[in-house]
Amino acid sequence: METITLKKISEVLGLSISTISRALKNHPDISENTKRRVHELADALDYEPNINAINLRAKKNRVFGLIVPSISGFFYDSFISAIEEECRANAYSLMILQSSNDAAIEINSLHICRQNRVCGLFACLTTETKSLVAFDKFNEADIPLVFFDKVPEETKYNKICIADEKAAKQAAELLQKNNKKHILAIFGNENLSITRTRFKAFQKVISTEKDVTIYNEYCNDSDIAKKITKKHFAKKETPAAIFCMSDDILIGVMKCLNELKISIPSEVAVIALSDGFLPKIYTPEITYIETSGYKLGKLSFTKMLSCINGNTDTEELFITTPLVKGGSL
Amino acid sequence: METITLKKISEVLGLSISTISRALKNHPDISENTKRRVHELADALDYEPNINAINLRAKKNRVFGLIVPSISGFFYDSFISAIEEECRANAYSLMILQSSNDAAIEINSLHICRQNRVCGLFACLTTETKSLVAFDKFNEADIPLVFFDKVPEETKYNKICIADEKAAKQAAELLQKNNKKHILAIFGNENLSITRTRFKAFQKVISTEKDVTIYNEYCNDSDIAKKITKKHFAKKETPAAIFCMSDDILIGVMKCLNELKISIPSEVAVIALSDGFLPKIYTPEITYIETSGYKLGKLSFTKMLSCINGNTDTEELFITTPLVKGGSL
DNA sequence: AATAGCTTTGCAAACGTTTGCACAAATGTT
DNA sequence: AACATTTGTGCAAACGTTTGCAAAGCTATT
Repeated sequence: METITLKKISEVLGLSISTISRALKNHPDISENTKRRVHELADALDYEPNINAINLRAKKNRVFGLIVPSISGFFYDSFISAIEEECRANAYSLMILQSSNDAAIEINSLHICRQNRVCGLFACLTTETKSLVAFDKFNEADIPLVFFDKVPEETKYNKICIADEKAAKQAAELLQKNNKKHILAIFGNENLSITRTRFKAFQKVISTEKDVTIYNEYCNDSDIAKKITKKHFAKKETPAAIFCMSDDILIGVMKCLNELKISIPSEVAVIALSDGFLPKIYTPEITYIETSGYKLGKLSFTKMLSCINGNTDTEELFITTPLVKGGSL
Repeated sequence: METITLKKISEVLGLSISTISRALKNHPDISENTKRRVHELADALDYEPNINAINLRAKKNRVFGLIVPSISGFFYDSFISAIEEECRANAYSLMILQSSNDAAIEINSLHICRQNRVCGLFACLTTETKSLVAFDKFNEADIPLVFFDKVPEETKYNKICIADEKAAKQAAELLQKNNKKHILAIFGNENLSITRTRFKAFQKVISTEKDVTIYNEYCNDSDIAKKITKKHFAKKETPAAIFCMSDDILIGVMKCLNELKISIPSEVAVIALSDGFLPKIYTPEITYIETSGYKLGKLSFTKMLSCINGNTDTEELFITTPLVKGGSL
């Protein structure tokens, strides 16, 4: 079936294209009678305006780009979900690109975004990203750029983050308050700034007490977290509490504890930083500091809108990280 | 910074727009010298072609629409991930819309897709979808339409599905083989064809045996699944095996079993249909029939490409559903 | 020296909108 | 009856590309 355009409608009705255009937008210049006829025909023919033409003419798009290391997972999918909700509510569209943690793909994604003339870009850096020049082009072109989660260190960018420092501190203080003296703390990839921040904040609190034994470990996935946990429970003196920096780590730790039939919280306490989904499926539910991808998405979008509306000062914003009590501590 | 167009480049070089256009595409008509100059300047100025203009001129887009009930979850996020990978590999873009299981939002999403002149649509129906007329418009406009997961019953559509019948049958047979006589089978939303198919296939196998007691239940979320399980374990005679039609249901069931400290598989066996992530985090790992969102995405994309390439016959395709043995049966 | 055939470039139309401006017809004012 | 105003509509340009066709400047052939 041929596509319906303003021209088609104008030919059928014997009116000019401009009259059709105005009638469809209920322009006051057009008579009620004409408006009615135009609307009726447009409905009957299922007219849908061609966004490409509109964008070209207007020199602006209502599409956001979103670059994320991976769509699946507990965190980014919630983030994307939040962004999509807001896009819909504000009549924007969303173009999603996965970087797969590969700097070359990231560059490619940036090109795609620029060719599509996105009106704004949400980006989460890969662990490999060395140079930000491709991102700087967005600033030069006055396209709002909002980094989230994995963000650059420079202050000249908008950054929406988990309050990593505060979150790690909260967890540490909770362990302190519960008088846990022998602690196994498992962190993620050592190269990530997010890991370093969480690590430092955690240590800072813990180190204030003299009689605490702390074992710090790093790992990249669940399996390694599991092995690390196993190793520590093979020792004579076993941990009284385990701190998990992420969901991935929590999975490995729980797998080990369940296999060894170590009961929580009587034999060992567990606390995690988490999006919130996983802690709730365990029994007892795991106590965690919430690092919500959904909230991060909402905040990122708010910042984006303020950029679109002309707010030019860059800022770093944090989402709150409430403590959610389970039965694991 | 002003945007760079072919016109800008042509003015700087004192050539016509058409020459620039051809030079950038390495058209044989253009001299090597001119090509070199044009490419150099375009690179220096960071020229990015305007996709809107290209699409308008060409009357075609390279964007797919993807309508999904929800982005987050175990299943759809993997599906989306697979589609995005293929889009990138084939130089398409992807526009994602969440229907939130709301028929009105679904209709809205369809409009957005048509306005954006998507070159193809992947769609998963909401549980509320009554009418398919809005979808039919894609067929009328010769826009390839590929339904996945939750699909309509009519044969006139392309449908990419889990082999629901086979998967449910496999699970049932496995229970049979293991001599489970008292079975609790929990299914999802009763309105969905996917539920009905799984239900029927499951019953068909189970009903071949005379001495089997089966309790069929339906539910919409984890919490209800949990309550249902609890109810059945309050009875005098408790189930010997539980069949979970989906991950959501598995979560509720496991929560209940763990709270009641019912041990698996000695007191009760568990088998699920699942994407595969969840079953692996439990101890023992849950035996499941794999229903992979990722695989579904890959197959859906393949079908879409064949549609784009002119294949007009509609078909229903299935992904394989291997059995993955855990320790729960 | 005239013609034919390349090589290289430019012109102009088209894709589907929106919008400033002009204009015609109808109405109102003296 | 002449003029001013209002009301409704159309013309044409512009957004940034692509592409069929024409044409200008060559070289080669006769």
